[in-house]
Amino acid sequence: MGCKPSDKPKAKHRKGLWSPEEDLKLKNYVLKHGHLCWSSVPINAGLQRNGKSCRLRWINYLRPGLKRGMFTPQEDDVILSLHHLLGNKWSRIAQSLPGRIDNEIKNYWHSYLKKRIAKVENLEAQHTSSTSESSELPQNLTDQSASFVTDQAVPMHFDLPQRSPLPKLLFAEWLSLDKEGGSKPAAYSDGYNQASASSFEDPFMNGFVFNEGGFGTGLQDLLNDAAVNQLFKFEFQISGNDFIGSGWE
DNA sequence: AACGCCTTCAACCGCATCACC
DNA sequence: GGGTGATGCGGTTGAAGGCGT
Repeated sequence: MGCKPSDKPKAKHRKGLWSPEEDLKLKNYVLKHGHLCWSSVPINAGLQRNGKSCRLRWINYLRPGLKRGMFTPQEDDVILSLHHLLGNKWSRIAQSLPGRIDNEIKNYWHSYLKKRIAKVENLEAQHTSSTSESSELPQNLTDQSASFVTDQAVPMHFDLPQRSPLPKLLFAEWLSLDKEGGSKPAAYSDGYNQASASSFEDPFMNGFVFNEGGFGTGLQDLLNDAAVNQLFKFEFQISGNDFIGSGWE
């Protein structure tokens, strides 16, 4: 797009892991010339890769502003909440996590979060089966529509005692905050003081851009997304008891 | 030390969408 | 409107390292 089709030399493209030399070439080239046309980047940068591979390497690894390392508990909660809302829309989720990329989130989900949720659900299943005779599940959680919630691997209650059901609370509060431009939610008042705070919390809370797509902008997009609004309203309805936040409707 | 299994994560692949001709 | 190429996204694969035996 915005790039003239190149007369393809059909060169043999290298595959596999990138060497430091390749990284350096790509980084230097993109920083100097930009990447208006990825298919021409490897040619001009002297790389034996295809444009697609270069693009991926740049976006996932070389791009400035990427946040490497462990995910914070707050980021966990964002991922869980947004995955609940959006499903496997990793790029959409990544838009709300400054410095994180879709591939990283996807990997993190498959290697950690998914298992954590499965564990919680397993525990809950055990608990409910042990108390099934006196089940107090509301009717609206036993019908088909309610399966929407549980089938999406939703953490109704997290296994971390110090973290209660944060995601839903957080998201509800985000929404009301975003609408009112209000103050910091209580959920964040318990000393979120990590190094990432300035890049993670503030942009979101104030709704401005961080690098190439901030916490705030990502969320604003979500709020503007009619389908997501429908989803969220629906979810709010059927599991409203879990929300502390109010004023959404 | 050697082997096998498991987990993690970078990278690839296929498909959908978009833009241009 | 159809063909073609570029880009973006999500699913999947495979190399590498960790860990237990």
